[in-house]
Amino acid sequence: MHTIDQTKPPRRDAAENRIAILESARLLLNRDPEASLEAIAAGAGLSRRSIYGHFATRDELVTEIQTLGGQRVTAALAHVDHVDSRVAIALIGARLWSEVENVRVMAQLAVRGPQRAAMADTLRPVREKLRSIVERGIAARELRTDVAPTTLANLIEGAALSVLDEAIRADLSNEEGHRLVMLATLATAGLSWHEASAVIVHHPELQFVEAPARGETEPPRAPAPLQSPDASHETRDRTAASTRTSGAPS
Amino acid sequence: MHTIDQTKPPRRDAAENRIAILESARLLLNRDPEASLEAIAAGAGLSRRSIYGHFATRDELVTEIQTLGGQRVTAALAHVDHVDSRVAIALIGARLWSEVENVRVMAQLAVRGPQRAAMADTLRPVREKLRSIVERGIAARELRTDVAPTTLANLIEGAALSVLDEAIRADLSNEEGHRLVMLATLATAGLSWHEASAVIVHHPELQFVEAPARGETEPPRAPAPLQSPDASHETRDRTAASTRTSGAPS
DNA sequence: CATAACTTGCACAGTGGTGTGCAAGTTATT
DNA sequence: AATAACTTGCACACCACTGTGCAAGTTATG
Repeated sequence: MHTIDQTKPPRRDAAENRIAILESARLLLNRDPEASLEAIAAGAGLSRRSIYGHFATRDELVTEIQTLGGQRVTAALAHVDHVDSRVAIALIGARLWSEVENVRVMAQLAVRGPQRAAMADTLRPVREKLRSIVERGIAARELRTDVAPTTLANLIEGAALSVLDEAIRADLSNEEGHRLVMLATLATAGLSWHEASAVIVHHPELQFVEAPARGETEPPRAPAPLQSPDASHETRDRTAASTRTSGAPS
Repeated sequence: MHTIDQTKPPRRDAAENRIAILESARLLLNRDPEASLEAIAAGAGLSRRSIYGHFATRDELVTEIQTLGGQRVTAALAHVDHVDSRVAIALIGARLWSEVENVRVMAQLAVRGPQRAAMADTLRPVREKLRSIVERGIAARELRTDVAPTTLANLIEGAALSVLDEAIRADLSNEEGHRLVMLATLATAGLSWHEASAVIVHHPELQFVEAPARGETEPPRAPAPLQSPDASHETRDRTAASTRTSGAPS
């Protein structure tokens, strides 16, 4: 078997195939966290056999998806904060929406599969962040005080995931998803829908910006960065020029 | 094989074992909707082989759980309504809580497994009811008007299921679960936490009543319009190896 | 172009699950 | 006590999936 040698740079097509596998896996595992390698391979346009050229075992593949997804989600939430806990929460919702696919697959793996332990591990920092914001918000009387902080944080997380699911099921527009996630998290946090609306309207950073081209059918290869952990050299540069206008995810 | 004859009344122990299988299955399928028959049988204190004495196939067993659970949930929600849609929604939440185990297993099966179609079917009446209440509430300006009725109904359902999950995870008390489900559904429906609290406080039918040992045996004093396949009525003691027929498995 | 890198198909071993037949046991019921 | 009802263990066929070895192909790349 040729589990690709990491000391030498891999062949270009091989690198692409590896990414295709990861994308296919992410897609399929979203629907069924126990999708077969056969299916994943087919989705990537490869044979099952060649998956073993990139990943020694199914577990290794899933773990890779997990860490990659974790990185993206963590990155998306990295600089999220605000003096007003309500804005911070809405912002978290919005950022989660910008990473729906990754967030959902993480959620799937967090429940089932042999990696739910590792997954909880990956998600801990994010959850910690939310919890601390919630605590702060409760202390500041910005959020409801009738639910224990930890519980409330969990409920907010659950609300966000619910919306993500619903958004996929009903195939909502990008903008509608953005709006709904914020509304649902704020609602769970204790705000009336009028209050939630006011919070959103008055804060520019919560506004929807049409950056990504999501929503339609997927292009054969997403322009999306699935960054491999080794950044030894930049063999590919086509994503170099980026419009980094504020919080717009690419 | 002896798929028990339905024309003749089955032997008492057989009837009990059948129920034990269903209970074990409901329990295990809650954690893992693809739990093996081996595991289910063990949970019921039987051998895998004897399950086939009661159910011709795994599918048949799952279907049975589905219909039984559907009946209970439907029954629990049968007479739920109120002029005030907010009260109605809280009431639905409360009733769902009173059937957590059943509701959750239904939710599990609704997502995965070959019966998700049939499951959607089973759940339709309940969902219909919720949707019509939501529509009414929006029209009456009792609920938020910034989310389409169908979407809102789905989100409320999702919020309720989230709380149910969280309640199980965190092992909340019966009373706390009751309270949280109502709060979460009302929050999603657009109410602030103060408003939600007010609604709950002012309506006696939303108050928590210490239910008779939820979960295992049938509610002794409920009118129970739900027909168990056998209508025998003695409280069966739950401790595992009580009703076993032959020698204990190693 | 030559070659190493990569993919593929096939065969095979192993695992864990379902569903069945059957003979031998155990137990409720009459 | 006799009998029918039920459970069990075992053996078996069957399926879907993972993981591996290998020989033969294809393709990127220097």
